[in-house]
Amino acid sequence: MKKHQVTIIDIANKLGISKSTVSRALTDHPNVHQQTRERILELADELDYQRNMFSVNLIRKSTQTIGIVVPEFHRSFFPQIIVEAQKKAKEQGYNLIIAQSDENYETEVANTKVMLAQQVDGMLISLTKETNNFDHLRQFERKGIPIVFFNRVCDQIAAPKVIVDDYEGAYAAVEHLISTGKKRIAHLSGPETLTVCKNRKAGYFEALRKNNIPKDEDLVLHYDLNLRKVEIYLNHFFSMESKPDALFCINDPTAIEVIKLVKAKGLRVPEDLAVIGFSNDMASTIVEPQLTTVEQPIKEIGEMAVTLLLDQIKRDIKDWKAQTVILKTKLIIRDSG
Amino acid sequence: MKKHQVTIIDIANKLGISKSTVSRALTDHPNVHQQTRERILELADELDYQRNMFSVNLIRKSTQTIGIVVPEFHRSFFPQIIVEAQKKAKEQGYNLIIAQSDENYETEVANTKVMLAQQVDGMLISLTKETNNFDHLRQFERKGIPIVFFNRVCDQIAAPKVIVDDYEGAYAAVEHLISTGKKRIAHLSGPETLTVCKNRKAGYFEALRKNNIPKDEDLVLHYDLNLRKVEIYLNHFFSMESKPDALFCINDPTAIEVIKLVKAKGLRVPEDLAVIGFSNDMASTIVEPQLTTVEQPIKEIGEMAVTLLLDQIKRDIKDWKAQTVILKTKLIIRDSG
DNA sequence: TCGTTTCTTGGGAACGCTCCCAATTTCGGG
DNA sequence: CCCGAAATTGGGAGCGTTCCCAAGAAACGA
Repeated sequence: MKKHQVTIIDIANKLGISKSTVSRALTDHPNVHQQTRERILELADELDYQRNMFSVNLIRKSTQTIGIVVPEFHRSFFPQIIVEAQKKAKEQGYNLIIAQSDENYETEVANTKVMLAQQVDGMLISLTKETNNFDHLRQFERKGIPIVFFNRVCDQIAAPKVIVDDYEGAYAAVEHLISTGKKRIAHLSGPETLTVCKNRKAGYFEALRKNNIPKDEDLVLHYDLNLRKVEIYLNHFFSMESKPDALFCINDPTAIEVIKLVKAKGLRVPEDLAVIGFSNDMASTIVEPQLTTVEQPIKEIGEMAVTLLLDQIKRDIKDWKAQTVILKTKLIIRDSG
Repeated sequence: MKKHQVTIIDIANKLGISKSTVSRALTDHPNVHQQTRERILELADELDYQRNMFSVNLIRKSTQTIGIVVPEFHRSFFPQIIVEAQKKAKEQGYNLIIAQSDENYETEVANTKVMLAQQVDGMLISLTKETNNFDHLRQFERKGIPIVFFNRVCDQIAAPKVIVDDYEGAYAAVEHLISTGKKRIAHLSGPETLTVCKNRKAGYFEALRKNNIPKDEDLVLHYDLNLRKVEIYLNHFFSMESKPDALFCINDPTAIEVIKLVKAKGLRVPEDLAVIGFSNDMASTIVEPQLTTVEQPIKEIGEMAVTLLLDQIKRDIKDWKAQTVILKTKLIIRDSG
């Protein structure tokens, strides 16, 4: 059963002084006699006093809290980013409220409402694969609560974005595939609507172009990131008269699934099909052969997102230019391609 | 820049009525004329009114929020539990605040302070491997804020616990190993202080005893869950004059690491060393051979923990008996053992 | 010694909301 | 048409803080 909360008035009464003085002592305000301060601090400690943040926030209108909304928790990617973001935020005296949307648009909307209700000072968000209506984010604009996008961004809202050079990363991956002698390189991409997917595809095409490999739209397939469907697409590739000899996948789980399926067919990776993923998830060193993949700088993404957000929160400049930070990726060559 | 927040007074003034009426309309109180209510709701919508939860909570002294503190985010285990807990909590009208402690005692203490500061109505917690001082949890007792432990529990605090039948799970795993003809079954456990580890070890011993396999303490090693150290312990096992032919590991990441190392030595799993893990992490179907492991009922754990917590929050009974819910595990036999 | 500056303290408004109580309006039955 | 009950509304206290302002105490130079 919840007990009566100890308030500064309780302390003031017990000490026979005013709540103002208690408040001052508790907030390290200079204008308190040293002796008084000590008595107050001591009693507060003894009574297990805990400042009621609601009343504080009610006055301050700032919660020293930022929110982070991520689309899913299945890959290690987002949890890892959260860990980094949390560290950085704490460093600056901010708490982090976490929510995950289960790749579901409605849940994302609900999550942003929670953030609003919790009166976060700002929000980091990475969109679900379904999100293509942004009204729930416009609320933040209207209320003047800063947002920073990361990873899954959106162009329709003017807010800073932290992304990775997907184009370059894909380019490097495909170029590597070419350098190992692969001639027919396919690409299994995610939902066409996602910017990440668009950019990786563009990098893929560019690498082919630069190396004078004719573009073949048939070699590019899009899917909804539901791993169970990978088999369908892989079978399609294998059923082509001129089969691909390499496959650049939109992310690591997809690549890993592909490797499993290829091996189940009795074929070899990378000899029969070279496979490259994207992100360097933890699982990528577990598959056999170990996955060649494009590493994303997790730590930097998390930290940068928080930094940009706090920048916005702290400064009061109105005509603020939304910047996009593009972080470098790194090709990690292992055994799958 | 943060804009002025729209308040019920703004609405009241614009409509020439009192804030009381506005408040009533906005909280679905019956005593408001239908017409008035409509005007208010309409204007509120138009002005993008958002109820200030601080003032509400300040009055209510309840936040409709529960916290969850987990030791880490590296395995898929905790993120998955969070997803389930969040669903269940939302179902009951509660928000979930998430924090992860990085397997670090100080961070855990800080996290619980955050929960206190956010005035959560209750907290779910799974302890770090380092935690053996529980003062930060006693605060919750003193303040009458309910706690529910899950997975990594603690006996020193009287609070409901949701755990899995580790003993049974381990027993089944080892028994299976024996049934496949393994004679010298080793166990690589985690920190001796963790109850989970104790129980799994007990199940391991019991399975051996029941099958008349002499107990050999040398076959049991404890480590700090830092995967880089797995190699040391595995080498130790291999250096024994009478090498083990099977290894029951404390969790899946450990088992997977073992499999990798065994294969790197040119040995075969399960022929040279059968390996079994615990938890059925996502990665367990990625390793080769696929990992035999003891599945934990993630969904049930998350849901049960929330249920027990809300039970406590809602009821006002003082002399409440702390119950421990033990969920069943399930041995999933794959190829590693 | 006194006036003036500097410390230290207390009082009270304010934050945005809910909720109790009293005032006002509406309405139906006699 | 009047009266009491029911419906609707307004006023104001209070939730636990912070912060401004003023008052009182102490200190200090002349």
